[in-house]
Amino acid sequence: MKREGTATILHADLDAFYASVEQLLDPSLRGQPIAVGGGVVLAASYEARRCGVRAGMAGWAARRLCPDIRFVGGHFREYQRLADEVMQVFNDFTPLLERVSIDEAFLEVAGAVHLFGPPGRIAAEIRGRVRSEIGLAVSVGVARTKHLAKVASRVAKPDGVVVVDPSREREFLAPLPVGLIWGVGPVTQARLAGRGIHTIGDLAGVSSPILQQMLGTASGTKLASLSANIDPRAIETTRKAKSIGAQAALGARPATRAVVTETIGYLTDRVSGRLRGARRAARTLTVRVRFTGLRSVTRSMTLAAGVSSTVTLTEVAIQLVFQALADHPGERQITLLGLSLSNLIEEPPLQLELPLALPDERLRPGSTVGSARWGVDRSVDAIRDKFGRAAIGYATVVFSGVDRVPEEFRELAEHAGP
DNA sequence: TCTGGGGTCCTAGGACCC
DNA sequence: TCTGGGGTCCTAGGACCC
Repeated sequence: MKREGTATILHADLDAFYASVEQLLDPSLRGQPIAVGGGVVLAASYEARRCGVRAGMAGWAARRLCPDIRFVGGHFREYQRLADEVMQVFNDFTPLLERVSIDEAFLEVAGAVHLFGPPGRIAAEIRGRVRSEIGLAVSVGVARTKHLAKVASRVAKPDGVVVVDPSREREFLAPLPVGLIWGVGPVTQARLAGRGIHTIGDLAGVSSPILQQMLGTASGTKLASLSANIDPRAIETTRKAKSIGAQAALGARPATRAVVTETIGYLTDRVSGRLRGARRAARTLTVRVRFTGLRSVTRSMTLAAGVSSTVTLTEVAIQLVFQALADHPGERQITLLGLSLSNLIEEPPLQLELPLALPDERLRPGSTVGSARWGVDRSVDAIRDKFGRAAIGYATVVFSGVDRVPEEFRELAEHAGP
């Protein structure tokens, strides 16, 4: 069956990125099973993966599987630098580049074929340049849609290229496990397996209504259209963040006012700086409190106006945490606090010229700059309406010592997303 | 001996409005 | 005098991705 369109979308994905960079920087690590991280495996080399080590695994579990494994401290700034260089190489072939994370991107090369040849040749060219100029392996999938290109690059790993001819999409997909589909994780996979669906070919035999019934409307519809190779997503060269957040794992600490105040102060300080830096304000705050045993709850609140003031955000967040704690009186210890800002709006034009992002604002708790007071006061009113007048106090924005995560990693994670 | 940090998207129930 | 339907927004939780 002939399909419309040609395969001009590339998905390029660096192989075992963090681990490969470590091996690039220190030749004695090459060919060795290594992991980046400590308590948790952030990335594992292919040698370590052969023993079953996977990203996200606890450090002790990785050592049990692979006694020879070496844990290396991450050179996070190097990851960022090298990944940026790789993206520059991509950019030499097309400006239609969508960076999905630190180490992968989609490229639309339809307009590049007259300069560089067919997409398969461009893929080879890109791989060659990244290998010779930067020293890293990148796998590339080439297909008619983003979804297919992404599946193809996974099949191409490690260090390979796979081109999916538009006339042979079905036969390419049919034998592959459903887990290769973007968005199908362990839970969905298990649910499908319960109905005897293991491969994408199996999926193609199931009707959309049945899938919707099994997985919910959105997932069901999506899977049905993907297995029919319909994927309307275009390359998006710019994307605006829909939320901004931060979290801090605490080990296990008592759920006291001091711990909450200190941690939230630290988190808001980070997050609101980024918020103002992006010239945005947030209407919705969500806090996450995790207790021992990985039980976690969230509490959120939507304000009448967007807020970007550190002090206001801190006050609201602290109230929300205490609300969560009050709802769970049995929990004596907290292991993580998180803060996320969403419902992001552009800062009103009126405020753009005001020095909202200056450190001054943070250094003067309770004071606001010019007409920014307008937004802040309204929000404070909303809180007082909800929690009473006494709800609002001052927080100290000092975070003492419990932050075990390197600052560079946080910065990296902040930049890693779309 | 249960493990990091940053995100996106979806679902379900309830409040509220017309 | 207590009954319909539709839409939007908010809240809490969860799956998933890198």
